[in-house]
Amino acid sequence: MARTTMEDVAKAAGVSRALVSLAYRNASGVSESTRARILSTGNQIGYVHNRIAASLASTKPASIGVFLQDLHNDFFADVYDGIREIAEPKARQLVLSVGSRNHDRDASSLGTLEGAQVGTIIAAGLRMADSDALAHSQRTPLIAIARHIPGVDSVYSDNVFGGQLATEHLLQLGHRRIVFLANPPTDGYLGRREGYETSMLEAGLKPRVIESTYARSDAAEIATELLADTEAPTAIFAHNDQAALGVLDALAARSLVPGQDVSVIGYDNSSVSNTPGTALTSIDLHALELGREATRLALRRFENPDLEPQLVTSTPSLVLRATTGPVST
Amino acid sequence: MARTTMEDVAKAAGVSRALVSLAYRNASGVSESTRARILSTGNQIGYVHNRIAASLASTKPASIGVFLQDLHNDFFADVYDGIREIAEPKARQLVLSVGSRNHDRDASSLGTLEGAQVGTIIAAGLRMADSDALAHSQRTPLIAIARHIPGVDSVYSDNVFGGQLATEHLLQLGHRRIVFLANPPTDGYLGRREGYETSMLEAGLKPRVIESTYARSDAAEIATELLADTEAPTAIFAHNDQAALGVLDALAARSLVPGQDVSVIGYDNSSVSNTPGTALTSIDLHALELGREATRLALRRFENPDLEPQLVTSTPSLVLRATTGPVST
DNA sequence: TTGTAGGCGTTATCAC
DNA sequence: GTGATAACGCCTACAA
Repeated sequence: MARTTMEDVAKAAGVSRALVSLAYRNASGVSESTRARILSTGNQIGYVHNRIAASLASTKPASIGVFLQDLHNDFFADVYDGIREIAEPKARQLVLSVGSRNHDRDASSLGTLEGAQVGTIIAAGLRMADSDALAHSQRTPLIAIARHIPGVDSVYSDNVFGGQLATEHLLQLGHRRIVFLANPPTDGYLGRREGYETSMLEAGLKPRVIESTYARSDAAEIATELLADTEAPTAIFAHNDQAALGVLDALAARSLVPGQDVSVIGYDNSSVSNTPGTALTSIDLHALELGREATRLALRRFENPDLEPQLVTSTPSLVLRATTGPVST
Repeated sequence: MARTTMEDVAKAAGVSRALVSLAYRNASGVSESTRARILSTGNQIGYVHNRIAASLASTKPASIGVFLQDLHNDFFADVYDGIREIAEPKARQLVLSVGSRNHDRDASSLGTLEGAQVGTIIAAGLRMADSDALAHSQRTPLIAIARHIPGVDSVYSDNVFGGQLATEHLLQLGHRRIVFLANPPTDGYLGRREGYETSMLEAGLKPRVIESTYARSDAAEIATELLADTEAPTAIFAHNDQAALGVLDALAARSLVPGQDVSVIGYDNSSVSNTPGTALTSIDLHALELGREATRLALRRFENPDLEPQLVTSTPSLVLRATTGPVST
């Protein structure tokens, strides 16, 4: 059976095909009553608006591409909620693309979105160099979330400040041997590390940075080694909540109590960090708001593609929970 | 500037447009060397294969639609991983659609996928009546995950068995006042409740079912009321992990220790349940495998659309953690 | 391998 | 509001 088309709807409703088209786009030029009639008869004969054909024929792209690094990280779910909240009322279709475990494939994820002819791409957690992202944005406008890419629309969260916030919180609790579990250096969130180092140096302490990944298990392994050390840290600052959970795993395995024996602070304030029993102290990125702002930027760029690169800055805040406490004597 | 098309690539590479088309679909009829040459020149002049146009022109749909109920629930992320694992090597593009907070909109989520002209839809966590899902599957083949819809391809997990598994675990620990925090009756996962009731009746006990939602906060509220009761339950079986977390929230607020003061068991064995400190006892649905099987069904249906409705059954298992323990005297 | 003709289901435009 | 026609960028089929 051939798919039912607008032609069929037009015949069934006794109107022209052009009118059906207008009705389904709820464009002006159709009276509300006939619009309703058309849609209902379309519904009856089982017609669904073919977005593929529509998108091909339309001169201007209508959809927004969304890249999310990882579906297992609640932070990105929050971001998505924020995006949807703004995009939906504007009838902008969202096309999703999810990152893979290995960084290199983020580029092909963006390629998928380009292939879907999205007008703009909102990218949360993109793991590629600034220069590559910039190159991509030349083809399809990009909007970076939680990161500032020069020349690219960015909804930035002040990572340096966040890094300082976390570090100074630990310093005030009396910690001196504070380790930073760093994110991979490719990902553009280097500010967190910078903030950590700045605060440590200002306090006259020597920073100790150990590189980790996004995998919780990797963080757990590293933490296990750290804790076995004679110079074991009294506090660990993880580059994100996922990694912090890994650290907590390691503590649990040694029956150490977070916040008492060792302090742990994460970054993102994702929902898991608020799990009862976990109660992870974290830096709140305000993910929802980041998503909203990015979408507002995207809409603005639809209207005016030649706008200067936009920059929105958001300031993270400290969320105190149970995993940080005074240094144990 | 007009988008670069296959025409441009053909000119630049000095070949015919038809050959470029074959090259990008990596179909046969192009030698490996010229294929490589075409792709590289295409890359140089900034061409991206327009999937929209391709999909419109192609007679057979190539993409798989994926509906995920909730990005905040890690279970669905696991399912997605399983889907991708199978779909990617087959070069099947995945089109995602995420459910909204209110159930009624699941239908329109499916509509979005149909509009994208997917050949098949894998739906995880669909909240609609069997009859509605069946009607939908008439238009675009549907594959239901973790649920059996008569007449629709289903990768089913034995919910009745899972419900019994959870209940009997609690019974063996000596619990008698066991409450089931039920899922909304519309969602097709009623087997969990049925299993609970069966096991309770077999043990000569009176089932006590209280209806809840998918929201963690709702579960927390209900649990708070329950615990204040004079006939407070000694164990609570929640219809999924999200709801179980809500129960744990309620316990934490009253400084009750899960597994000691009150036992709590969830359902899904999502990654959060494995969070250190949470350690939620749960029923494992084997999400990853569910996703894999669903995708295998989808591929099979692409090959043979007239297949009888397929049914794959998977058996859940109990994962013991810290939130269940012997009834306190 | 090439070239060409035809079509996929819409949108865009214009005269009516 | 109606028709009719020309795109949109690609796939399909076929003849060369």
